[in-house]
This record gives sequence, structure tokens and C-alpha cells, in this order.
Amino acid sequence: MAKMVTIKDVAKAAGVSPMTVSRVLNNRPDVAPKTRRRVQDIIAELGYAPSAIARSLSQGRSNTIGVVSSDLEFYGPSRTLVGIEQQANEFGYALMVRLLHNPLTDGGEDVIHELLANQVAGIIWAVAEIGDRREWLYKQRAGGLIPIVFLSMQPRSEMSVVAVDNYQGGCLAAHHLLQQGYDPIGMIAGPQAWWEARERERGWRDMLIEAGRQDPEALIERGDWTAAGGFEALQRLLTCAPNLEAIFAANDSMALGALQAAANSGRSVPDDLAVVGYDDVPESAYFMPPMTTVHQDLLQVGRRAVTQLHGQLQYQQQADAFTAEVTIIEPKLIVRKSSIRETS
Amino acid sequence: MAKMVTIKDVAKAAGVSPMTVSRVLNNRPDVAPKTRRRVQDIIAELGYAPSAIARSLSQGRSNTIGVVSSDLEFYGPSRTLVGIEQQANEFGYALMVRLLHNPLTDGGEDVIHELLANQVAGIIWAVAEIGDRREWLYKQRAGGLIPIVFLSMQPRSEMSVVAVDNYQGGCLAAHHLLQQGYDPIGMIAGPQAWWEARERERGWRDMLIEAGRQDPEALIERGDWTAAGGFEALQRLLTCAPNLEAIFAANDSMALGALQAAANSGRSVPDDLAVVGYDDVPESAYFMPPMTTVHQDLLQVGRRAVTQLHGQLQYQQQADAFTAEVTIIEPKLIVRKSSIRETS
DNA sequence: GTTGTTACCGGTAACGGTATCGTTAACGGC
DNA sequence: GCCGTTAACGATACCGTTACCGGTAACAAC
Repeated sequence: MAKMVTIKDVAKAAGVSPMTVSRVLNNRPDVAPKTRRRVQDIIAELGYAPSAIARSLSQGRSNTIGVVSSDLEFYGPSRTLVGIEQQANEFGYALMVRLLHNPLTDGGEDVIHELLANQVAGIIWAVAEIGDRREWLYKQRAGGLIPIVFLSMQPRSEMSVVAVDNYQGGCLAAHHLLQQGYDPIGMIAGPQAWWEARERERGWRDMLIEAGRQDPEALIERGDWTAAGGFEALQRLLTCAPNLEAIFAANDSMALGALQAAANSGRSVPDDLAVVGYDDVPESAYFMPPMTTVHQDLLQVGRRAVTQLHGQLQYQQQADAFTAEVTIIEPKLIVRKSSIRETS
Repeated sequence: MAKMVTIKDVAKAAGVSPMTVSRVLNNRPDVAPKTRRRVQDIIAELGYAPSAIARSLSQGRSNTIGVVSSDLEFYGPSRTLVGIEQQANEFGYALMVRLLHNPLTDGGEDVIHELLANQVAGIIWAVAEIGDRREWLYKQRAGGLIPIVFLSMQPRSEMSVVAVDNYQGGCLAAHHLLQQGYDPIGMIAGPQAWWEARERERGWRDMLIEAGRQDPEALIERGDWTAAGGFEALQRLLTCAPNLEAIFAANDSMALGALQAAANSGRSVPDDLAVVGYDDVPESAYFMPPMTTVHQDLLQVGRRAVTQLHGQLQYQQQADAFTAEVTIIEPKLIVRKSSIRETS
């Protein structure tokens, strides 16, 4: 390890005390302009960069925020992470990332402790799980440690949450299919453990019931977000309900698998079977046929999460209470060919 | 901020000095078994977790490794990151992640400085860029700061590199298409800035030339990794070379776009046009038709990168020289229907 | 001339750990 | 009993930065 340039080196070179250098670094007012200039020159000359570590230790808080995520191989989580990073970067926060590989079983407690040991200023919890752990986490926060922003969960007034209105997304998809007159309409739902999956399903179910459709429950098959899962789900569904006219898949990958299953069964999309996906992954416009899907601004979800955390951290400076804030982002239906039957 | 439990609190409660607690924490031998036990009990009781920050400051090095990545929305980079995180987690490293949004123009210098200010023990550089900056980075490292492992670049003996043999991947794809007798064979290449793209292209070109094909250069169109880019690239290519029999796309997304373009031009795949992709994204098995593609173990790339860094960090403890290590991971061809013409 | 009031700057002590070098006590060998 | 050795633990200093408090100088007000 080469010797790092420290604040003392700068101080010595500039002929001032380390304290003055510190003031310059933090843009505090109590420095004579020409002293400030001189110090800045020396800093540039020596290539000095203040140690974030020492700063954190001294101040008792860092400008690192911890992100706990999972399933980065899926579009949603990775896209959200990108949004988080962008906004964090703009605010000058560093990011400490931990992934849970088995969100359902893996105890996130260790992760939290590790992040706390690293003095993270706040935490963004972006893990899909049943939800019990969030209670626990919330208690921790309420215990007075650090602010936590939760992603993708049922908004609760006392917690800070950023989420897409997945219920509304499910409604949009179902409404669109109903409007086209398809009957019956099935669904390939996502894993129960994911809140997003449950909400999309609930939206779909409510719309169908509202439209007077009988027993929508019988037309649900569950997948695991993958194309393979979607493929198998539609196959199962088609054996139970060969007269199926439309299907709503809880994400685009499963919708892609459904396209394959439809083709295998000799059905053409959308003429024999209409399909709607969810996510609007960039590829979905190039499925065959191009996929009608529900778009959600996940970049924005990530950015808002950081913004909310930032707000709480600022607030924390002054008072000692948190303001729980909830942001709901509305999804948008993107209509493409997979759901529109030629009327000619 | 609630008061954190510190080593001194533990020491006081256990009736020993902080130093003894520190020894217990680090599993050093010089502690009497019953003292150790008592301290451990107190630690558990108080819920004490040592501050990684203070430890880093004291020791002059942390167990955080910095990861610089980009383009997480693509399959390759995000998959690699998952591998990095897994292995880092197993070794007990924390991860500090920075993303470059414009890898080509964005100066990575600030990022490096920021990571250094955070006392990262080492850096994994997983950014796609022309490559000049790597020279600069290497100089930095050679300057004696910290070890850096580079991902996806031309292996060089004096640097530590982990890469997939993309050249070989290009060869595999081209060889497969040649073997099927297709002529002419075109290519949808990736952005020149990416080393992976250049290598895949080079492999393809060399194989074609070796097979005696004339002027492969004329049959290259370039995309931007997206399905939209692949779509347009194939359209352009088909206007120049309507007699095209096969196409190799440098990733699966572009291959998907190519499928669409082929369909739009009235060609059926694989009968009129064979297609081979690259990456083996999980969805590619559910394209229509299922895509022949080149698989690469990116999880392994990420894991190896951490392992190499770990090795260098261990080594650094003893001596003061680095051993540059190079790992090449071999890709594998996955044959599916998109490239095989029915012989019956 | 004394007293405030600023504007600037420095000394010192933290922050929570660990390295280093003691110190103490116990024990064995002769 | 003396010495040497070792096991177990503590005192102190330091890592790089900032908080806190204090000091000095200059200058105005009375």
C-alpha cells in the first residue's frame, strides 16, 4: 500500500492547520478567500482526496446507502437498481449492494447488520418476499437506527414506500382484454411470494368479477417469471380450458413462453388466443407478434426511493422523527398486436 | 441516531479491556477460553456488531471491494454482477457499486477516486469501453495503490483479467453455420466499443475467410445490442443481400429483432434464413423458433473475478508484488431450431 | 483605554477499532 | 529460590477526519 495523502500533508504544505483544510473541504464560511484558494491549489497539486472512511467515523454517519435487492436476472429488479444508482450518484451517495439469493428463506437480518456495521446512512429494501421480515425491519428502524425505504410493497402509512400500482396494472390488462370481448380470459400469475404478482392477479380478478365473469379462479395457473414457467403454465391451462380466448401473463418472459405454448398447440396469436404481458421489456415489441404489455417506469421507482431516503436523511438532521412518505407510480398499457384481433 | 454499542461497552460489561474484546472478535489465540466465552456471551447479549468503518480506518484497508460496471439492463453485465456478489459474499467482502452511464465518454477517473476515498481493498472493472482508460487505470495500480481485476478485455500478461473467449464464440457460431452449408452468411455485429463485440466479429470473420468465403466484410451490419437495432440491421442487410441464407447476431436480443425482420420480409426461419444468437438468455429457448446461440457462464466470470482479487489481496499481505492472473472461460454452442434446416 | 464584535484559525478530543509493546502471573527446571 | 518461558491481558498510541471550544487579531464603539 502506497502512502495516502492525508489532510495533514495538505495542511503542512499550505502552512495551515488540518482544521482549516477541513473547512475548505466542506465549504464552510469561516475561511479567508485567499487561504481557501491556496489550500485548494495544494489539494489539486497533491491530488488529495479526503478519506470517506475517516469522515464517516468522525461524523458517525456516512454518505453510503445500503441497497438490498434480489433476482437481478429479472428485468424489474435490475432496472430498478439502475434507477437507484443514478439518483444516488446525483446526490453524491455511494452504494453498498447486497443481494439475497433466496429471498424467501434467507434471513435478511445478517445483511442488515452488515450494512449497519458499515455505517450506511439509510437502506433501500428492494427484495421480493412474503413480507414478515419487513415488519421486523420496520421495528428496527422504529428502534431509532436509520431510515429505510421499502420498494414494492403494500403502502402503509407509517412506512416509507415506493411502489408501482400493480393492482392498477392488472386492471388495465384485464380491462383491455374484456373490452375486446374475449371470453374466457385466463391468467398466468407470478409467484405468490411476490407482492407484485399478487397485486397484478388481484387487479385482473377484480376486473373479471366486476364484468360478471364466473369463477376466474379456475383460469389461473402460476409460473415462476421465466419463459419456461409461462410455457408450462399455458399448456396446463389449455388442457383444462381448451376454449381459452385470451391470457394475461404477469410478466413478459412468461408471455413469451405462452406464445410458444400457443404455437405448439396450433393456435395463432392473436387470432385464436390473445396475449397480454407485463413489464414492457424492450424485447417485447419484437416478440411475434409484438406484445401488448403494461409499462412501468422502474427507473423512476429507483430514483424516487433514493430521493425519499435523501429527504429523510435531511430531515433527520434537524428533528428526530421521520416522515413516512409513500409514492405510487402508475403503470401504462402499451397496446401492440398480440391482443388485437383483426376486425376486417 | 440511537447510540451504537461499541467495543468499549462490551469491554466494560465483560470486565476486560477493549483490546481483549478485539482479540476475541478476530479469533486471535491469546485469550483464555473462559474469557473468550464470557466476552462472546456479552457480545450476543448486547447485540454488538463491530464497526467496519472503524476497522477499516484502523487497519488502513477495508474488506469492501469496488465494482465499476455499466449497462446493467443488458443480460451480460447484470448476470456478471450477480456472480460477483455471490462470490464476494462467500468471501465476506462488501460490495460498493458504481455504474457508468456513458461508458464511452464518462471519465471513470472520478469513480476510481471515489472508490479509493472509500478505502476499497480492490476494484473490479467491468465496463465496456474502447480501452484507453484501462491503460490509465493500470498505471494507477502499478503506482502501487490497489489491485484491479479487469473483465472482458484482451488478456494481457501483466494485468489481471477474466474474460470469456468471445473470439472462440464467434468461431463456434460461424463454424456451425458453415457446417450446415449456408451461403452467404451475414452478421449483425455489436457496438465497436465493446471488446466482446469486436471479438465475436473477428471469430466469425476468420472462420468465413478460412472457409474460402469472399468478402465477409460486405455482409456485416452493426446493431446496438437491442432488438430494435437487430431488426434494423437485418433489414439493411437484406436490401443489400437478398440472397442471404444465414445470419449470426452478436447477442440474443438482436437475434430476436432479426427474427422479426425476417418475418416482415416474408422469410421463414430457419427454412429461408438461419439465425444464430449469442448469450443464451433464458428466453432464447422460447423464441420462435427456439434460438441456436452461444452460451457463456457469466456467473462464473463474476465469481472468478472476485476469487482473483481475493488472491491478490492475500498475496499483498505477504509480499509487495502482484501476480497478474488471467482466466479465460470457454463458451459453448447451444443448437436449437433456428439454425437447422429440416432435411426430410 | 477598555470593551465588544467580528472574521479567521488552531488545539484538543473524540469517533471505534487495532498494532505494538508492555506487564503480570503462573509454571517448570535446575 | 532463582531464572526463563509462556500465556493472558492491558496501556498507549494511532488511523484520518471533524466537533467543539477557544484564541488571536483587527476594528469599531463608547
